[in-house]
Amino acid sequence: MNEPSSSAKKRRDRSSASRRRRQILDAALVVFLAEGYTAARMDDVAARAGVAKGTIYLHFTDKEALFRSLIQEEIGPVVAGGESMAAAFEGSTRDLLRQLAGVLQRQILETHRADILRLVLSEAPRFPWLAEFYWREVVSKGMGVIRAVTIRAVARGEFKSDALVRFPQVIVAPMLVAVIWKALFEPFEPLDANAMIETYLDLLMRGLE
Amino acid sequence: MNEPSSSAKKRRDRSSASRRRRQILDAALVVFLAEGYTAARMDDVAARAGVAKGTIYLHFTDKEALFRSLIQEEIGPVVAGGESMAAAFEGSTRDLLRQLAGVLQRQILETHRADILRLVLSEAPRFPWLAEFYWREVVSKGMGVIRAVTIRAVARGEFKSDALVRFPQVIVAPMLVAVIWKALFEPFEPLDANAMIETYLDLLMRGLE
Amino acid sequence: MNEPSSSAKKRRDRSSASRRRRQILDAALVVFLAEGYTAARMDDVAARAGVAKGTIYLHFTDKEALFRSLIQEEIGPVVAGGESMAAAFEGSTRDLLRQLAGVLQRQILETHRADILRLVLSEAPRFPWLAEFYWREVVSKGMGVIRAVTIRAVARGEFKSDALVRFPQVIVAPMLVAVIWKALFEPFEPLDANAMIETYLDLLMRGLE
Amino acid sequence: MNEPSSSAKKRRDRSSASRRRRQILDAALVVFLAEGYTAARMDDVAARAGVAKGTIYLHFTDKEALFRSLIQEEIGPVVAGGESMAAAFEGSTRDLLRQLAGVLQRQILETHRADILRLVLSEAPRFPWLAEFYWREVVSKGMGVIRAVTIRAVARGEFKSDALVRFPQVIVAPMLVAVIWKALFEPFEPLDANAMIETYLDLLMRGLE
DNA sequence: AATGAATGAGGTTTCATTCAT
DNA sequence: CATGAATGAAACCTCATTCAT
Repeated sequence: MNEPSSSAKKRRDRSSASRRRRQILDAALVVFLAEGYTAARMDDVAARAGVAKGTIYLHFTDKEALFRSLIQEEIGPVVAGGESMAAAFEGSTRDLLRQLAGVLQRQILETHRADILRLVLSEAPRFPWLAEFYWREVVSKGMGVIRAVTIRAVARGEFKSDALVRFPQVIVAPMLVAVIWKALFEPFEPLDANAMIETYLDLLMRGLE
Repeated sequence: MNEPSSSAKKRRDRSSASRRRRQILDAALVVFLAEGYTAARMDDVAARAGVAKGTIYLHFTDKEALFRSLIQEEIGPVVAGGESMAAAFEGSTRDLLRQLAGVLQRQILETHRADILRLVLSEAPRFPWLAEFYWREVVSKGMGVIRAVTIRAVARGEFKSDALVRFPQVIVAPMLVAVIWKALFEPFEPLDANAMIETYLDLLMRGLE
Repeated sequence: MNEPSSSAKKRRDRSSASRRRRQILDAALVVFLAEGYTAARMDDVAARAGVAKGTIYLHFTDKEALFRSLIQEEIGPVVAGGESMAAAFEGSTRDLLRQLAGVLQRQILETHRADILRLVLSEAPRFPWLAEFYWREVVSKGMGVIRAVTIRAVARGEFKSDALVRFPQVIVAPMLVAVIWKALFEPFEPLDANAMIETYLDLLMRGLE
Repeated sequence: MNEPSSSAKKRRDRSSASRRRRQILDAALVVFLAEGYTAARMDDVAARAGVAKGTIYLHFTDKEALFRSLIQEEIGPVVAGGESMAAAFEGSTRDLLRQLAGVLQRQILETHRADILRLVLSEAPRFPWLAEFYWREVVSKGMGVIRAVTIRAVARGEFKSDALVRFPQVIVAPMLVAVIWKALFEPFEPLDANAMIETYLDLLMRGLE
């Protein structure tokens, strides 16, 4: 048994393998975003990841599996964070919604996840599992949190209108606008997304209360 | 060489040619939407249009030219309509905005143009001219109308806040949400887009006035 | 309707299409024989057929479909010929078997079909349908004819031994040897296949009668 | 650097090395037979041999060298055995041929070597050295033995016909049939190879004498 | 010696585009 | 004008071989 200790080797292998995996996923996100799923070339993903073409296939079955992993592993626990924050929150609903919006901004607008969202918007029609997955993991949960919060606010008399109970989508609308604007129109007219969202929330609160 | 009278023939040809063109554009929209630009196959466009593959190339230089024509010819004069309506309008700004929203709903949500919008969202990163064109022809004009209307409303004292002057995007946010929701999540949870938009405008107005 | 008569066009198309098909099948047979199914490159088939790579796929779904067509369409009605000949034959069984052997020689040894047989021998382990198909279409029928003929010969008292009833394979054994010898060992020592087969039959008859 | 005594180590290494070699050759035979040379994957050979892919390359230069070794080392001394048996034999030629056939059955039909033969049949067109090697080591020697035996038998007046002198291939024909039948058609109709060969030899002898 | 992650040439297949009819 | 068979560049994926550990 004159080998390096097996555990050390395993650990190194593991970390090296997952580093490669990450390199490839990062590269894939960039390339898929720039080109779209179909036009993206595995060659380009490989080149950007700094690996050979074949290496990708050591980590992912095929192009679609790479895409799927990308989506599933990048979405992560944003919403869960929102759920527990809403449960634990002590102040006014107005403040809670502001906090939630802040979380979204930091967790989505300012990360990869905004890009993932755009990928989902673009590719969902071609991948039935994609819309389904995003609905299940993100959209339905997010809508649920907002509904719960606003139902409570109405019950407490904080909100006069039940608009957000019926249309929780309304809350995230400007977020969506911001994501798309940044991607398409920023070069023509920059947008201060944070300011827009804050302004929007102010209007909304005033309308609701 | 017994041909029909030349003028009759020309007329028939002209109309038959533009009918063909329209068939092809209609087919292309459907196929591009379902598959995305890259994955869409000219074969499928031809089949759906009921013409031979070669025929497409009698009307459009290549696949991208077909796409470009699709975008340019489908966008049409929605915004122009909005501009003149705003100029001519006599009532309150609240009513004007409602009217404009109604126009948008009828002219976009309930037509092809919602699909065009989704195509733009999906394909813009790959076609620099596309974002630029959409910005120039649609977005900047739309933002301009909203800004003009709200500036006037603020000047007249109808609106206390200048929020919409700084962020006219806010007005169209629910529209965007509706378009995307319909395309991706309708099977999971149907959305009454009209009701949502109306509710949204109500809230906003209350917040603004 | 100033077109060439539709039926003429159809006929030309049909014949041109099937000429292409034949070119490709002929080329495929040569390439598959020389390289084996897996090592054969579609590029080589195309080059030898004098068509572009893509053209093959207008006529055959994929490489395996090309192979399948090759097998199925080249095997044809040899055996059927044998069956009717055996039924109609008036002379001695000795003469009948000689005649049948002559047919085999001319229909197999001296045609493509010998090559097809070698393809079957080589590729059958990889393609379950292949052994099954060859068994059903060729081997079982051939064995059936030989059995029928020899059963009759035994009943008539022409043959004393029922060896061929139990092992009809014996009749075709030298055929198989000839096919393989020609393909592998001819350069080292030429073989007069016809003479061998005749000699073989003589020995056998003498042994049987 | 505390190593076991160098001689002990060498011996163990040697035997372990040749055990490895054998494992790999055995695995390669199975995989090459099932898939054919080209379609066989070194990965599969390694997996079946229970070694890592790289290990194969410690024992064989490349895939073809592995194949070559397989052929050369498995063919061994069957024919040589036949030669000496023929030289030493004291009885009738009829008995000698029977004995030889028995040896072939036991040494070929019932071992690996039948599989090797099928590999040769399948792969010879691609590997010029293969047909040449098999000719030199097996076929020409075998033909030589049969010729010598039958020339003697004719000279002694045991055989009236010189058929086997001119076509010694005839003797092995049913053997070949048996090998191929077992591989391809056994599932559809089982064949008692030994009985067939015995029956065949009986017929042949009667025809020859 | 042994390992197996990494490489990249090469194979199959697709599809935008052309052109003879 | 219209057709659709033909083309061939380019994409995905495999697998023999290498080499750092």
